[in-house]
Amino acid sequence: MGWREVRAARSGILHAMNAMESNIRILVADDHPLLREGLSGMIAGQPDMKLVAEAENGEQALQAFRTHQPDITLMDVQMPRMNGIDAISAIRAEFPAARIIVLTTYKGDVQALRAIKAGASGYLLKSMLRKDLVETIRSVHAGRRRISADIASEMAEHMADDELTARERDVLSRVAAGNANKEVAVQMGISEETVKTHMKNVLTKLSAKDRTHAVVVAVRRGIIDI
Amino acid sequence: MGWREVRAARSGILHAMNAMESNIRILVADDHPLLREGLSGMIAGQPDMKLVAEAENGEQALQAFRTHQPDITLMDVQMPRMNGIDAISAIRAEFPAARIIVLTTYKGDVQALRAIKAGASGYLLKSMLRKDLVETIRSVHAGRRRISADIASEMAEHMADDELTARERDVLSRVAAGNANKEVAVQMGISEETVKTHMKNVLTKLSAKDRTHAVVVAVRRGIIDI
DNA sequence: CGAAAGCTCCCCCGAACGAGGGATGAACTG
DNA sequence: CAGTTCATCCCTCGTTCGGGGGAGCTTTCG
Repeated sequence: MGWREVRAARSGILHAMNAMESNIRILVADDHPLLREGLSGMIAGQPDMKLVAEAENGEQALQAFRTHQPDITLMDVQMPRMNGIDAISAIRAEFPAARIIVLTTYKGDVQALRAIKAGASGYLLKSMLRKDLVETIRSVHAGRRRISADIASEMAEHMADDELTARERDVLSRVAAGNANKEVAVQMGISEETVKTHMKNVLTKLSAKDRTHAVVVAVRRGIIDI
Repeated sequence: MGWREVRAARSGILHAMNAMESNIRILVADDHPLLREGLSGMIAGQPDMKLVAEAENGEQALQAFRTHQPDITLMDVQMPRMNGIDAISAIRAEFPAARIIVLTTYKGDVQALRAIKAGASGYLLKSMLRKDLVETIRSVHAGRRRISADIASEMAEHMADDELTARERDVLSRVAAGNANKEVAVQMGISEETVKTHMKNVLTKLSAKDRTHAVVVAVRRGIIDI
């Protein structure tokens, strides 16, 4: 079914720790079972942390948050049925105090910016070591924000850049699908001239040499999916 | 599957295994510590399997294979310092009987084909469930080949398609980087006409509508990296 | 209110692209 | 040996891109 109660029972240590008052209650939302397993194992190894629920998409994450109201939520950005960013926004809308750490494979800076804007308190790469992870969880739980160093520098690099507008992203996505400007125009019900204007803005904003390059840059930065 | 069932199955197999003493010795090669953690936990939960070594890149995987000669190797395709495909080739060159299962995030069919050609016995998506994974490990250990269903259908879809030649991939990569035909020509020391010929072939082979689309299709299929 | 940002549309024009053709030599393969 | 694939180069020609302008309109926000 949806999110499932975690088999915390397998760890004897956890039972002992249940008596302790300061458990960090954690929700993990990721569509990869293996990665959830890894996080689960990592959390099980920390006596002050407890995994209270898992979710495999954004909707489940929201539901699970309502049910369990965890102290910390580890959230993947790329998930089916409501992505991580939207899930963060939805959760923060209902629970403004929610502390959410974004977990991702790529260091697409736009994703990072969006996640932070949506209210994430931390942004980590999946390639991080266990030590960094538990440190970040404790840090965020203590009320601090934690952004990993390479993410921060990536973000700084593009801070000044304009983000693409919704319309520009729409155009670029259709271009990525192999549509000519004229075809995009018909699909969107606007004139070809307008499409060209949008593409001109996209090329400028992304510092791309041509439309192909623009698509590549946008995909790298997590602006569009292909 | 509920935890209680796992528990029951575990003790049952455990007894049997104690008598037979035939552990499946496993090597895990993946650059993500968290994923290794997940796999490690999964393997630890199977009484007939034992993790004998871990590697975080292709070179380490080869070294570890030489040292431990595992029954099964779980190998990620995308790793720094020698990728999974090359590692498979290298290992199979020394140990033709090696049974290797490829583990990947994407279902780029070309990656799958290359992995199979390099000598992999299985090709799995990281998004698979634990059950499928252990089943596949046992299956491959028993000498069968296992390719997950959606991978197989993806492969079948493009079986008839021509693969791109090395030259065509080179051209396409440079085009993806935002180079015009003329620039690619200079970089490769050939004429622009030749570049256009290569691109024409690429567009035909990938059934792409234009160069931008070709790059997107090639990335999706794992033909080029961006 | 007035400024700013976003979406829309229009012009010109040179460069780049892509669909047609065709051709040659090298290298591998049955 | 003939056949095939690959890489290279050449031609034409219509279409598409993309850079350079300008401009009207609505919405948002201080």
